[in-house]
Amino acid sequence: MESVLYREVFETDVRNKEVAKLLGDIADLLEIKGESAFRVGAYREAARRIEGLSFDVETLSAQGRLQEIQGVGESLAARIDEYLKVGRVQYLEDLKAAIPAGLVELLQVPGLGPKKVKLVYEKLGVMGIDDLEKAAHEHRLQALPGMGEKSEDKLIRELERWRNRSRRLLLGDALPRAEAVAEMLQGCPAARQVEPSGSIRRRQETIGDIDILASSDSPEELMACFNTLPIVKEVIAHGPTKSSVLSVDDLQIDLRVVKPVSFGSALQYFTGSKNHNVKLRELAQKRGLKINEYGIFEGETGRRIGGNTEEEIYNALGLACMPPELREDRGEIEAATADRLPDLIEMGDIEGDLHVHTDWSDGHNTLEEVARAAMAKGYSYLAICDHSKSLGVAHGLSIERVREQRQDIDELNERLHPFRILAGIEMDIRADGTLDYDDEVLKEFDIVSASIHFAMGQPVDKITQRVIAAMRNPYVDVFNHPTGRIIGRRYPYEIDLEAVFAVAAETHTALEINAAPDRLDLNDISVRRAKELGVMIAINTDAHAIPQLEFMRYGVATARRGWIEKPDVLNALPLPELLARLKRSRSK
DNA sequence: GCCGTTTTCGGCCCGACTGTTTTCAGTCG
Repeated sequence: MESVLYREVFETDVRNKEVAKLLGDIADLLEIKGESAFRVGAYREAARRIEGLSFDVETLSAQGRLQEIQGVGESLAARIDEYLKVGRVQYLEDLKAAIPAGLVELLQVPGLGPKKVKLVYEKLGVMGIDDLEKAAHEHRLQALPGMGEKSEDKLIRELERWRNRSRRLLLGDALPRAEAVAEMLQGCPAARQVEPSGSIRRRQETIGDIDILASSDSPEELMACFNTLPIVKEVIAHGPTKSSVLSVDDLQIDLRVVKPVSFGSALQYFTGSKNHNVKLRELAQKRGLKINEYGIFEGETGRRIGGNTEEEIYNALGLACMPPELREDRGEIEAATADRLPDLIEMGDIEGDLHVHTDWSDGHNTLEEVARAAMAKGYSYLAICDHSKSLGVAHGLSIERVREQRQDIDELNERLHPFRILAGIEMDIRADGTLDYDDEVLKEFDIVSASIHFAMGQPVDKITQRVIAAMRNPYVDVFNHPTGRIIGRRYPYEIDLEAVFAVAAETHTALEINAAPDRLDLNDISVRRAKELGVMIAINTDAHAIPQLEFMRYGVATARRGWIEKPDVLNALPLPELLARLKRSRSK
């Protein structure tokens, strides 16, 4: 882990993630050591809280306010302070010295928990994956208490799977697959309601496995139908109400079946998140109620008081039912208690897409094709933002080409009226903070958005100042994909988002949620912070081909996870209001 | 290790499935 001594300023997100990882590492080791599950849980809970924080843990530490974070008490605050000051925590170093590093990895193998890891370590001297595999093949595991031949065989299979495990799926890959499986299930005669649940329903940006909930009057029949779907390669586990299979493309799909009367409570339960549900159950407990996947019950009498729908569960606790995207235990239960849940942006609120490419630069379709596709989606406007000249690899437009494209746009607008194509540009912010065209050219556009595509390795101060300079330009309306991350492939560049948000709010520059499934940039946590600071959001697909206009749903999902409401979104404005909002109009 | 309309100690969500057990522990979500 990189030490604080080497870098002076960090982007909030990265810094918080470091601290979260630190606490998570401690939790793993404590778990193997056999510490109280509650102590372990406390570290995990704090780690999760800090990762979900929308402000900088380092600032809190400096102000001595760490204990204001839920789940952080005296001793955790001390550990965090120590890490931020010294760059390491002695407590963790001691744990590491006592416990082989390979054991932590073992925890990730499905079916292996802390107890078994401890067992194989102490009895067989297993220090890591390789040791364990060897012990299993030599049938040395069978002799251990609580282990047998079947456990050993299962473990061998799991180890093999784990070695070839695929990374987490992007929401954009997982959601369509889940919807396809749900549709197939709906074709089983025994199926009643079918709904993807779990992290997919919450629209998390990446997904581990696909969870589907169904209701049926004869669950076993539906289960049998599921297990024999053509996409099923292997049945991992199955009982009368729950089944896990491996699909032909190596995804784990879990199906849970309940009676129709319990569908609502089961859907609530299997949508999670885990922490949201824990909180909800605690709340129920305090009110003498009990929630499980079959309904909500009076604690004393056991009488069932609801559960046919999700609303019944929440309402029984005096809460309004809340959208799945909010259910992360990031304050939504408190908000519901105070009757202050946000009224989240919806797909139907989107009036247009403000970042789309055509074959004038690196897009695949013509101006007219893209415009007609946007019209078919029910949009009332579309901003064409092809690349500016710096981006040679993407056929960035020279000033002459920009003016030619403008003529085409004007002609097309006459034909497509009242639909409106906005002449825009995706303007590269050059390494020195200057822009590709000067203001005399910029003012010819209807809308200008700015992006960073190179010199991403600059130090945090430089890159932040570069972006701030662009946002201060009187014609730059939007800053695109603000962190530059590509999920699973490229880390965000180091940028001080707090500073960017402040200037964005001050200069009325909107920040993008780039809806491409491998970007989702800004992410949910950052976008929520941006909103808190009064920043306007634009949700754009950055489509380079017509089918990619469909990415809008992932951008809207991310916005919803960030508590964004319709008035926060630039492209939820009708055309006249949108035009009035842009800087060129403001300055008049 | 945290926390408090059950408050400074004694709790901390709940059920399904598996494999080992003959009543349950471990793991998972």
